[in-house]
Amino acid sequence: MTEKQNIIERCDCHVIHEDVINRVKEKMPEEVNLYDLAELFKVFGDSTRIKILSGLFESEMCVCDIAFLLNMSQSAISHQLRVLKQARLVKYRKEGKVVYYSLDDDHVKGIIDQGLIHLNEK
Amino acid sequence: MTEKQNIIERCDCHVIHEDVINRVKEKMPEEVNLYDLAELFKVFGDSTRIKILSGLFESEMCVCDIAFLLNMSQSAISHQLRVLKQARLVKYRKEGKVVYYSLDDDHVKGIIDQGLIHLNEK
DNA sequence: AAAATATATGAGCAAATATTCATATATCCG
DNA sequence: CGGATATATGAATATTTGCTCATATATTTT
Repeated sequence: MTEKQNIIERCDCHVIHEDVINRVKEKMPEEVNLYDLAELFKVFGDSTRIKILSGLFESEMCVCDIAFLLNMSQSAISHQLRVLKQARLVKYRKEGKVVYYSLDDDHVKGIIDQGLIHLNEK
Repeated sequence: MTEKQNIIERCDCHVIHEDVINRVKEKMPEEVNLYDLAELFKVFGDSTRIKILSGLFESEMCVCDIAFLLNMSQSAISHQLRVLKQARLVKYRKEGKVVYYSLDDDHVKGIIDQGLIHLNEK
C-alpha cells in the first residue's frame, strides 16, 4: 500500500526518475501511431524491397523487368511488390498481360534520402 | 546461341524492356549501400525500438526508466538498446551503476519525421 | 478453343529475430 | 568484505518473414 511499492512493476527494477518518465509519456505520440511507423519502416527494412524502390526511382518497370534486374524469381518479386503495394509505396498500371509498377509516393525518396544521409555521415 | 536465349535467366520470364533495365542498372546505387540502407531501416522497423527512440526525443533516460515507461522487462530493453547502439542511433553515459541513454544523431528525427509525413498524408 | 505468357497467390520451409530466463558484471553501501 | 542494485548478455523459445514450388488467374495469340 505504500507509494514506493506501486513504483515496482513489470520492468523488474526501481524507477529512478519518475518526473522524467511522466513528462516523456505525455509528449510521446499515441502507441498506435508508433506501431504503424514501425510497420512502415519494416517495409524499408529488406534489401530486396529497397532495391525495387531504388530501381523504380529511375523508371517504371514491369514485374519481369524487376525480376531480371535483381536476378530473382518472378514469384519472389511479385510477393514483395504486394508488400510495397499494401504500404502504398508503389502503384501499378496494367497494359494487357503486363503490369507496370512505379513509385506511388513522393515521400519514398525523402525517407530513403534521410537514411542515406545517416549512413554517409557516420 | 541466339540473342533471345541469352535473355532468359533465373527470373523465370522473358525480359520486356532491356533498354530500361540497363539504364536503371547504371543509375542504381552500389548493392552494398542498398544493403546497409535496408539494415538501417530494419532497426527502425520494430515498435519497441521506435518507442525507445521516440521517448529519447524528449529526454535522456536510464535503462530502468525506459523499461518502466514501456512496461517491459529490463532485459528486453537492454537487448534492444544494444541494437540501437550498434546502429549508432543512441549513445550513453555512465553515472555509477546507472547508464543514461540518449539520441546519438540529429538524423534520427529526420528519418522518423519523414515516416510520419508518409503516414499522415495517406 | 487451345497454347503461351505475365502475374498473383497459397502452402511449406528455412532463416532471422524479439522476448524470456538465468546468470554474469559492475558499482554502491553498510 | 558481503549484500543490494543497475545493466549486460548467452541460450532457448516462439514468432515473423522471405523465398521456393506448385498452381491459379488473366490476357494474348494462333
